[in-house]
Amino acid sequence: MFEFFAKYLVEKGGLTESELELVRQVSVSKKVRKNNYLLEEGKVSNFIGFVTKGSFRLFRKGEDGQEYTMKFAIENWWISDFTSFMSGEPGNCYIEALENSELIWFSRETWDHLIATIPNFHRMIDKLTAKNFEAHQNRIFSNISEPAETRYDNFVNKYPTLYSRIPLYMIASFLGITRETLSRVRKQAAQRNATS
Amino acid sequence: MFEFFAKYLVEKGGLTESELELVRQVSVSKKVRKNNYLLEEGKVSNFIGFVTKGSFRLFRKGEDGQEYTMKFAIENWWISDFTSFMSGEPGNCYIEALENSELIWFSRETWDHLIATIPNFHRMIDKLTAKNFEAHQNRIFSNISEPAETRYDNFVNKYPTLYSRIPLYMIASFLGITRETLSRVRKQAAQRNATS
DNA sequence: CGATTCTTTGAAAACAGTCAATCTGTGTGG
DNA sequence: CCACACAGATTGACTGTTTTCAAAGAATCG
Repeated sequence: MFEFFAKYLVEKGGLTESELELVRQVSVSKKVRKNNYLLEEGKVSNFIGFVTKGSFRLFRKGEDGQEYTMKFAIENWWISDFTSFMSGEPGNCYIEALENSELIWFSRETWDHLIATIPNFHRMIDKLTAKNFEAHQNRIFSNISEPAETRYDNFVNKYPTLYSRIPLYMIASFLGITRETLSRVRKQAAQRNATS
Repeated sequence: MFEFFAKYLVEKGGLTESELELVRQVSVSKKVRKNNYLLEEGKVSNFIGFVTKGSFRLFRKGEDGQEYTMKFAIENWWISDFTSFMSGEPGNCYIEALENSELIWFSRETWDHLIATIPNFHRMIDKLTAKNFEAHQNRIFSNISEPAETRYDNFVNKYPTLYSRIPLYMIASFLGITRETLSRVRKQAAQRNATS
């Protein structure tokens, strides 16, 4: 499992062998079975995870009691309630395993230590943070400027792997529409593709 | 103008007198007249500004040619196309002064220098970044989980000062609805308040 | 196979968007 | 100081989209 992560660290962060060794020493492997929770509402997110197998979703419950998916994570993605992680305060997010999954788990202390001692790691995370910021901006822009159908098309194009592994109703809530609407949007899109 | 900013730096960042002096030395005051642009699409956002007077909006143009407000900024707020600032790539945002405004202007080089040399400044920005992340999450959640009316109510409650200084049609695009819909939503809200 | 979960469909109601017209307030020039 | 122009806000009628609720079909898992 660590080798998978090591490859990522070399490619994305340019970590050296000795730096990898430092990371390895503090890496903790963790398995989470399908439908189990890595985090629940009201708890402090005291960790950051790197997904090596399977998939997760991060969601919040709305006023209406519905679950609204904020984020998905599959292999090579990081997962945490970053808001709670950064503030140290209890969060309002759930993190649920959508498949039998595995991740590499870092406690807050370990994480801070890695950031502080491995400049390449620090740089890599800063780059990811910037990408993340950009993704948030784009998602907000998408939400306020694009109709449901366009949002769906973009989602499929952007995350083709995700799309085939995740229940549609979760994608619907991610996009801000109901499962029924997504179903109809998909039907229309299929018809358009068939006739063109 | 700088004194206004200095107060902020002391309150939010706990900067010392000597640290303030370092900031003062590299601070550049800038005036922007109403309806003028601080940044336009396709340009690199090579600065970060701290608003000391007036107001700005950051917006993008949609596929449909409409302007979609991503963010507002008034006194004590930071303004920049952070995505472009962090990547150094040309961005797709406009920053427009909504009133005759003034800001303290930092070039990328100056900014990096401040971050590198003033730990209190660095910490303050890290805290702001975390707050910002949280705000993004909340806005996304709001967009996908709340009806237009609730989004409007929350906006008014959250930014009472903003609300009274900014044209409604910009608030509408910020919320992801048309100006007409916002007008009707407001009418309904007013009627509810009148009868209760 | 049966049970559960997920997806689709239909019909009605609620909601939001478009277009065009009107209203309101503000500021400018005569 | 008035009249006018202009930007912003509202309204009405209409259209289109999305939600809701209920039911029926797939698909999946034990």
